[in-house]
Parts: sequence; C-alpha cells; structure tokens
Amino acid sequence: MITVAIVEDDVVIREGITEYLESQENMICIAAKPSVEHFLAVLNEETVPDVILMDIGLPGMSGISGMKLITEKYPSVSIIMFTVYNDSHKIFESLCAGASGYLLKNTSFADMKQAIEIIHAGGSMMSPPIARKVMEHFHAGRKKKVSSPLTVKEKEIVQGLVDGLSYKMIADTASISIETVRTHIKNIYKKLHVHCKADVIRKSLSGEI
Amino acid sequence: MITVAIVEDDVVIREGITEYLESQENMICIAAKPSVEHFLAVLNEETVPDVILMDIGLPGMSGISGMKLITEKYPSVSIIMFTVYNDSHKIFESLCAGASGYLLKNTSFADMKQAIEIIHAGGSMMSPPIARKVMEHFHAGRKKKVSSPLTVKEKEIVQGLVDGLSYKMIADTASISIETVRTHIKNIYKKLHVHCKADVIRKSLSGEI
DNA sequence: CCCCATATCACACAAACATGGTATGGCCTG
DNA sequence: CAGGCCATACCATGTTTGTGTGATATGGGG
Repeated sequence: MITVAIVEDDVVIREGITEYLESQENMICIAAKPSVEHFLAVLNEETVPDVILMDIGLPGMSGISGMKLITEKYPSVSIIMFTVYNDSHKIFESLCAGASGYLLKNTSFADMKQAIEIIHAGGSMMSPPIARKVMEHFHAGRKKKVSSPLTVKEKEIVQGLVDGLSYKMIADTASISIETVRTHIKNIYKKLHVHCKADVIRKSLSGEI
Repeated sequence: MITVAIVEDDVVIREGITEYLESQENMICIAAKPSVEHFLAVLNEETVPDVILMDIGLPGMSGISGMKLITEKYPSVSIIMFTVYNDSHKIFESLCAGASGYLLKNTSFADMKQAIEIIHAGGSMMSPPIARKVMEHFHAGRKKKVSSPLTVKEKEIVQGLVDGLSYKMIADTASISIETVRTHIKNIYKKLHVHCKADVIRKSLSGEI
C-alpha cells in the first residue's frame, strides 16, 4: 500500500485525484490539502506519506519552497511536482530542490497512478515535454565543432581511454588487435602533444578534443 | 508514418523489435543493422529516418560515438539510446551528445513504441531508473558538502593524478616515498571502488570527489 | 589502555603502458 | 602514378601501475 498526500489549491482537481487514487486498491490518500501551510500542520513522523503530489502555484508558500522544507525534515519522502508550469526555471529549481518527478496537469489519472508507483519503486517520472527540456539542458553543454585533428578511429580510441578501458578492452570492443590500439594511441599522443592517458582524458573531458 | 532505424548487434533483439514495429500501422523500419558502421553505409539524405534506436555496447564503434557522428550530419534525427548500461557516465555522455531518449533493454515493446511516438512528437522518454539518475544529478547540485571519504593527504594524491603526474612525480612534489604514494592510491581505490587512474580522474573531474 | 584511522615505508610480481621501430594495403589527391 | 594519410598489425624494451602482504609510528576515542 502506497500512502499519498496531495497539496493542490483547486478543489476540483484535488478531490478528483483523491477520489481516483482512493479507488485504487494499492493506494491511500492520507491527506489532501489546499496549501503547504495546511499540509505542514498535519504532517509528522506518523503521518508522513510515501509520495507527495505537490502543486507549484499555491496560495501562500509555493510548492517549491514547501518541498524544500519537507525534504529537509523527511528526506525519505518522494515528491512529485504537479503543475501547469513548464518553463525551464521552475523545472530546474524543482529538480535541484529534490523533486522525484515532474508532471504537467494535463497528465491522465492512469499516468499519474503509474508515476506514483514508479517513484515509489525508486524510479522517476517526467512528462515528456519536461524530459525534453531536461535533455536540452544537457545538449546545451555540447560544442558544435572543435575541428579535432583526430580521425574517427582515433576519437573512438580516446573514448575508450576516457571510459577507463584498458588497451585490451578497447581492442576487443573495437574488434581490432591490441597492437593497432597501441599504434593509434601513439599517433594520438603525437597529435595532442601529450605523453600519458591522464592528459588525454583531461583534454577530452574538458572539451579540447 | 514514423520511419525508424535500429542499430543493435544482438540478432534476436534486433529482429524482435523490427518485427514488432513493422506490425504497427504507424511505423516502418527502414533499417536494422548490427553496427554503426553497417548503418552509416546505408544512411544518406534519402534514407534518414525520423527516429533511431541505438544500442550503446556495439562491436566496432560505440553507439555514443555513432550518435555524435549522426547528429552532426543529420541534426533533425531523434536518437533513442537503448542499452543495458545504466551508469551515470554513459547516461550523461549520451544526453550531452544529443540523445532524445534513453531506454533500458528491459523496456517492453509497448513502452518502446510509445517512446518512439513521444519522441517523434517532440517529447522525451527515459526509463524510470535513468530519469532517477538524472534527477540525482540535479539534487547533487544542492549539496553543501560532498563529504568526501578521502583524507586530506589522499585528496592531495588524487589532485596529482588528475594533473597527470606519475607516482614518482607525486612522491617528489609531496616529499614522500613513492611507496607511500602507492599505499595511498591503494586506499583511494578501495574507498572509491575503482581500479584505475582513469576512473579516479573522471570522478574527480565530474565532482564526485 | 587498546583499537582504529591515518600516514609512512618496503618488497615482489604481473599487468598495463609509453615509445621506438617496421610493414602492408586502401584510398585520395595532386 | 607517386606520395600522403589512415587503419591495420607485429616486435622489442623499458617504465609505470595495480595489487598483495607486510611493518612502523602517531593520535584519538571508546
């Protein structure tokens, strides 16, 4: 049985979700409150739920501030942000503050139930547009072209080094002889003007390759 | 109609997915190849699919290297990494390199189909454990102290490794015996659960130490 | 007072690595 | 077609690492 709490000011949405989840045989709503303040008033060691569905745009304290307070006091609880906002700032603020999931309000009851189950099982769930924004956040970190002096094969070898593989392992995954790997690495060292793996790894990781 | 390509070396998995997707009325597999090299050989402006399902652990070029090549040439294509790896390094490398989704190999056909549809619609999809790791990546950003298990001296040694120094050079700069350096490094490896310099350098550079 | 973490050092061996060669064949380009 | 670059492969040699098994000294904390 998964215990769930809901913090959402819109009475229709709140009661709709509560009823739906209550009708599931593996879930129970232990609280459904219209604000963080109301929720904190009834929250204690005995009542702490497994999962909290938290709106962001709440009257009084925002859902994000509320989440920070709650995760600080009860680190074991998983919180799903549940909101209409899909702007990057709110998303990343929530994620950095410890949210385990981020659902948009157009999520179906069924998906919401699945999200609760997944998060209770140690997974995570984001609505696809949210996940896309998270992806884009990472994509921004990549460079277009560094016009590397290395050939494709050599870059492949470098990748192996960065992954901590030995020459032998690189040779196996690339299906070439370990001697060939050696040759490539010799050429890589010449091109990059380095003399050991550590330098290659650092250059690669710092985007110089 | 969504055009899909599959790059996966396991013939059973590859053909299983191909058959399943082909049986869907809104999808068509335009290619199913056992390696990046094979796939690149048939890829051109006319044949570029909407979505590529790409294994990471491939013979020859790794899926991640392959993805970088493909996204560089055909930026419009969406790539879903499809793999058994769920370690942070591979995940973030994939995301940074431009993956639009990251599915573990235990994903059901139905979920896979859904992931393809979502990604084609501009969304994103990660298996829950992957999303969890991404979440944790953000959560890490709010930690005050990483509470490194390493002692001051050990961190000094680690810094030496990151700087690309040999044991001997570390010993000299720290004015201790090379044997002491070796002992420290043995202890560091134990504490970090790694077995080579490359891993220590990566962990250090990624802020895990 | 004893145990434990820390820091120091030593010896030994196997594996991995760095570096120097040499060589073949494919492919492209002047 | 000659000369390059690239990928492939092998040999040889010496250095560096990874790992195990020690030992000694020191300073707290239980």
